[in-house]
Amino acid sequence: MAVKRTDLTWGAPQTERADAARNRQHLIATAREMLAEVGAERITMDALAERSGLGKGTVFRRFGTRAGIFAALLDDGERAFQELVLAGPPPLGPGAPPFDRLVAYGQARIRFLMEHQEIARAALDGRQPIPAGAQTPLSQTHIRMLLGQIDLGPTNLDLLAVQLTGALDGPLLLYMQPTAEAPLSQRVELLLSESWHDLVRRVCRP
Amino acid sequence: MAVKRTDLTWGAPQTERADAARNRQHLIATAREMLAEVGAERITMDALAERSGLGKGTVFRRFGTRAGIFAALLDDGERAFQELVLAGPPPLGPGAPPFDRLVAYGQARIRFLMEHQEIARAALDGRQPIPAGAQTPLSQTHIRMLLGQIDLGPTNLDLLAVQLTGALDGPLLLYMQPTAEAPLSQRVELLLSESWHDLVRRVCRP
DNA sequence: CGCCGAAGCGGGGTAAAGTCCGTTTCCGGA
DNA sequence: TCCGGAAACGGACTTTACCCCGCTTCGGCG
Repeated sequence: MAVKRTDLTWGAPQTERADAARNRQHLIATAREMLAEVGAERITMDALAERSGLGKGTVFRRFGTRAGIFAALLDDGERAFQELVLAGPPPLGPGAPPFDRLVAYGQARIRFLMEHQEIARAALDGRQPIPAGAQTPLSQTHIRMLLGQIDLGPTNLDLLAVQLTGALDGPLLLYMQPTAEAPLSQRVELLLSESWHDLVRRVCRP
Repeated sequence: MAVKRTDLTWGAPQTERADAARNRQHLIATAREMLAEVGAERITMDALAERSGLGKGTVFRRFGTRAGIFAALLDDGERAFQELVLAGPPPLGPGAPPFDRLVAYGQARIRFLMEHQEIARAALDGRQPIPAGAQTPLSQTHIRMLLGQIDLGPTNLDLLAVQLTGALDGPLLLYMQPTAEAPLSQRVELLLSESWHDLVRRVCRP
């Protein structure tokens, strides 16, 4: 009904008309500006449309929903991250033992989520159709792949990967949100990273 | 700004005027009816107010936000669950070894989340102020407590509890949502339960 | 180069969330 | 029992996400 595109991620599809692509870029850029100026909370679709000199309809066509904008923003920022994971230097990139890569991946993802927490949370959409950002596929499949390279005995690796992804995302997406009193310090990042290391060590030891 | 009450959970506060309490009950009951009839997706605040014969202002004062209603519904349903956990028969309730209780708790929570997934997801609110349901405190503190009774060596048990909670909630709240094609079968529950067992075994073994 | 169908655009329209404030109800104390 | 102020109520009002559909623009093709 509401969804016309079958495109899984509301990111850029295969072929997009030149004007459409231009507008998408422009909208993302404008959204970034507004994000810096007033915060995710106060970005309205009308304001975004007006500020970028486009029609409201255009905004919705490009991103489908308010959360979609933030998903796009996240996706955009994630491209660099993904690059590092797939082709960067070890231990995050290929070349290191899978266990070390797993630890490094989690720590990198925690950092990424902390840096983009505002966007990531805004990309969350309790309503039905769209998963919590284009992010998850990467996390899950990557973790899944690394698990496959570690000898874990008989285990459902797919589900283990999902659970570990939850252990990574849950804290920052669901449970810990910054408030005026407790603004999610760097210390939290450090603690979460250590804890992830510990968790993975426990899960993977023979 | 928007929040006047400092009350952590948007559930019933310590002392509530008789009419207020009555209305809360009535609203929750009405919400349950509508839930059964049209599904969470289609419950609107206006309709809820009208159907229960109350003003819209009342609905918002009681629950703060649309998501708040579902949080209240969840909270309500969780009371029985909590009872089982705190005082029911082992291994879920007290009396069994902590490891077994941990396994049982996770499996019970998975079942609970599957049964209430629609509500739980609707209680999710990407916007700032309120955490993802009054649920989490229970999970986290309970898991935390059980971990404390297991000898795990030097570890940050608080964070481990948060991560395990994420491993429990993440799959059902963030990643797996029922669609028309794949309606989240009982099989999923079974697999998740097994996987949880496996995860906990890995985490807790010496 | 000009045609034409598809894709994209714009902005007014709708419905639902959330706010405000004057009025009403509760209830502890005198 | 009656009073006063705090709490709760209601519903009109405002804001915002999201839809619709006539019009414009793009870009492949003859």
